[in-house]
Amino acid sequence: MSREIEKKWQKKWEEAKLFQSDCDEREKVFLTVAYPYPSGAMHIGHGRTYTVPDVYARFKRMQGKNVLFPMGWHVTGAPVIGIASRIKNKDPWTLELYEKVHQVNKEELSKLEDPEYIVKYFSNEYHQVMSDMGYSIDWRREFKTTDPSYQKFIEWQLRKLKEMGMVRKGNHPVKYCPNCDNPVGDHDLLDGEGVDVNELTMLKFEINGKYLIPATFRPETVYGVTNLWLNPDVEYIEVKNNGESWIISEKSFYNLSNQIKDLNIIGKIDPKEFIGKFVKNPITDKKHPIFPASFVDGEYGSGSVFSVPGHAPADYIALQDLKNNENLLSEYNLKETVANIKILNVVTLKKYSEIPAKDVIEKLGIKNQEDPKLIEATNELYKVEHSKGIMSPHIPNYGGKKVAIARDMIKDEMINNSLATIMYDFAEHPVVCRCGKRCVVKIMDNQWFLKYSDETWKEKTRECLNQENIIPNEVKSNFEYYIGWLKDWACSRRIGLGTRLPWDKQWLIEPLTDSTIYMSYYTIANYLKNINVQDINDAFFEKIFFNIDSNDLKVEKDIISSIQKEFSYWYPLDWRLSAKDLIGNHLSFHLFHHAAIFPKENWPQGMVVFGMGLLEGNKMSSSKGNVILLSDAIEKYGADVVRLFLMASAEPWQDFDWREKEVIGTKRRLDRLFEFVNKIEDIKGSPLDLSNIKKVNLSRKIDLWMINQLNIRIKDTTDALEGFQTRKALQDCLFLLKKDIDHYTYRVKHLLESDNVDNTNKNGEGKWDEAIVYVLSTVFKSWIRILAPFIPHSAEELWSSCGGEGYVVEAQWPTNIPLTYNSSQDSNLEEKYLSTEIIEKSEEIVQGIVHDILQIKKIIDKEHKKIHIYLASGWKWDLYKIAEDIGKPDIGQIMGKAIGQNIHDDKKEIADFAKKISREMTKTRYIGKIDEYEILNDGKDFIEEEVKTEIAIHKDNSYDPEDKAKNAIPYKPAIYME
RNA sequence: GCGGGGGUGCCCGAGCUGGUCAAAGGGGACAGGCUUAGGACCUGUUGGCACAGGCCUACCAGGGUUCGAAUCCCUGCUCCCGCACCA
Repeated sequence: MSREIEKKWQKKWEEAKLFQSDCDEREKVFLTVAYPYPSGAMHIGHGRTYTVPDVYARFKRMQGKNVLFPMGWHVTGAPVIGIASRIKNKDPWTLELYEKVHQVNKEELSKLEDPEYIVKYFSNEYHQVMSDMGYSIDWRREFKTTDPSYQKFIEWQLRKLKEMGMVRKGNHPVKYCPNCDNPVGDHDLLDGEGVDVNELTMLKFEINGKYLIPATFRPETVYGVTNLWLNPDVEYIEVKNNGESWIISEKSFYNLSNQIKDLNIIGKIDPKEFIGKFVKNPITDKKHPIFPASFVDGEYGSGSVFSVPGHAPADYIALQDLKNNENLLSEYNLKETVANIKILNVVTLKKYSEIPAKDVIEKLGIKNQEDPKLIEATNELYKVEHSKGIMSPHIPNYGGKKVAIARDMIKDEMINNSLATIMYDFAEHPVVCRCGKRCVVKIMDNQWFLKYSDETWKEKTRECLNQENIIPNEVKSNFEYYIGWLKDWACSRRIGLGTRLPWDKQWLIEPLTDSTIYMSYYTIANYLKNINVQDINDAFFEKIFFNIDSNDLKVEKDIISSIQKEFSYWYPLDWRLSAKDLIGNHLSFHLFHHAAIFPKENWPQGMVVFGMGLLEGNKMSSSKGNVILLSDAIEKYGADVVRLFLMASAEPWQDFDWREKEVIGTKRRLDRLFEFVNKIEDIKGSPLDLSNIKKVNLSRKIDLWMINQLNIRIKDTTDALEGFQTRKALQDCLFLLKKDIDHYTYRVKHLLESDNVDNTNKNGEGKWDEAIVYVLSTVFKSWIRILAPFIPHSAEELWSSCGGEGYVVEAQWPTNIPLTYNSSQDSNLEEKYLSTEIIEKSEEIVQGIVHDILQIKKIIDKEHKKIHIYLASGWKWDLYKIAEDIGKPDIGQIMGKAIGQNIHDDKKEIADFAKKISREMTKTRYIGKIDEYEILNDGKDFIEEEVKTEIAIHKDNSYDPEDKAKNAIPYKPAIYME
């Protein structure tokens, strides 16, 4: 298969407009995949994502369905803004990424300084590669999310949600770079990728009308404070907030000033002057001394720490250090104060003492506050106290409550009484922006939120989920979890490409929010291209989607009605395909918004979730350069090989692994398909003509077997594809069917080779056995169609070269081929031989006999002049039936019944055989009595050929010199080798 | 931490509504065939022991249910993934 041939068919399909779908009388199938965000070149991971729906679309078309498979470009969002500016700034890492990995040539590279150009460039690239892959997309409906009419659609949607009360205003903390003056995502970071933002409570400890405001994860430990820590080597400042004076570290101001408005620096503070003084506990009013500590990080929180030595290992060990540090004690004159410190208990914990911090310190053998194991100790105690701790009984109001509950109650109480405030900080430092400056946590105010926390909305969304097919079913519980967990979603952004919030133009609509119900947009996108944007208004969408009339409608009536018709034909969406990692956001949002906006009858019907891609066992990643571009793969192997590999190596929801070696193997397998045609033509002695296969009545069991296998494979493949199991489908229709064909040709080889076959039939046409030609041609005709969704170009080429009618793309999906049996003896017997079970069992018996004989031959190394085969006598069948009815290998019960029914005279023989059958029955499937004599006679030529010895099949034991006949079991005749 | 999903033969990976499972398919390895001995292709072998079509040991570990478990239940160990303002 050359690329030229693939291109030839792509051109023909396009010219014939095969994939342009409009509403008609047929049943429809509408499926969409998440549209790509084109900020880089398409790699093989994307290839899998988009090939799955294409295969399914092609499969459904062949089943006679009207299939809509559209594509668009999600160009809204912030990443390209950063990329563009990095290219403009000649950032070497970015330049290399785009030049080497995304293979943008030098000339184009400089143009990528413009974010709009980036998405334009790569959406063109995507379009081209998708065409090269042969995707059956209706390109008339292609759009970008920045198209004016799409923006109208988004504005309408947001206004509608706002009217429904699903939008609110609020504040939100984000990772932020003060230098770039922008929020930053993980991909914008030089350092600190994946670092969490934590919420801390800052407690106000009063001292001389000013406040030290140590921040903590554990506000409930305020009851166990013994002292405060300041680091004498850190620089502190005084700041004013709402008339209050706070003392914080200079470094923490950088972060805090982004969270708390009107934070003004008053001046520097010398921490040494505070050491030894006393502060007032905001909740207990106790006085606590301030001590020096080196472990206090000026960059974290507000640069001071309150000490709870009973429950914080760091505090405990710092206190010990201080006690032993004569220099410090005398420098600040603290000896007496320190000696008077009494460690307090706050939380009761089973298996721990009154002072859990001490237990942990001793367990881990921590020596001083510089010990790196201190972090481990802190984490361990933090976890245990949070999950298992109970507030000790002496704590007022909260004693006996679980720590996890009391913590929030205490925090809220203090905040409500202005004794504390919330701040955010990174879990780890530093977090560095790509520009080189440190990031902070900034509180974005006047943000807009979608109220996913709304219980009524959640409930409706669950209802929407429950009426859907989810593939694979296991991820359904994931959806349930996420729907429950989702909080309000900040849906507005400062930067990026996108649509502005219609009622607050300073904000852009966030890209996950503008892609929730766009599937509906596809159904009408082709019409909107011919409508004046000014005429597209809310009234228009309300009319199209809900048939609500309005005076504001500006579009002509008949145009409206044809658009309406198109929408109501295609909607609801039958399948939504997307990646696994989007379950928690995009796919859930998709459910939320459909549930809110559309009536039940237009709720989506199904979702398929994709796994990830690996490259030779490693995670694929463009930014790390570990990818193969799809265009390169097509160039090297051809689109069909790439498609076939991607579909065969894993089910869509599993991770697939692109292994060069196996890709090459796939290519070879495809080549063999072409060779198969030559083989048939060779046997036939003339070119294959699929439109004109000569029907032949079959009389050999093996011919029936082959057709029967074909039917099984067709059914299994069809069932697998209905459930998007592309891998299983290919196992059945490519690998296993190939094996069947190999088996068949092997099985009939004596009919093709031997001289006693008449090379010409009575009409003088055809070279060999007509039945074989019929069987192989029939198999091939189905085979090529069933493979067409996977390897459309090759299938088309073979189809046309073998006389197939029209395009194979449009051919009918193969279905069951009825079996007819041409029995020479008795036409009434027909039915008896045509069940799948009997056909399969017949072949099993023949193969079993050959196998057993060969095995025996191997064991006893001597010449045989004849092999005798004895069949199980009637009473054995009766006994087998009895055993089967009983259903388990209960020898006593089997014998009892057998003797009761008097099936055989010799009771000892019954006993022996009952033992045998009870073992055998667990290994063999019972399908009723069959005519073994006929079956073996039919396969006699083959058996003799295989074992290279004459055989005799006996109906009775009149000739049985070594008394072997008694070994015969139903489905397993006895063998005597003479 | 919360939530989800796994652990199968040299490797990947099916099976997992209990018996037809020494376990599909692919890759690798080994042997043989073919051969312009280079690739490709074809056949066979790839847990152990037997040597009249058989037996034993096996599907993370341990326990249980059952006539019977890779498959069902419990316990332990262990691995992977998602946890947001980002597509």
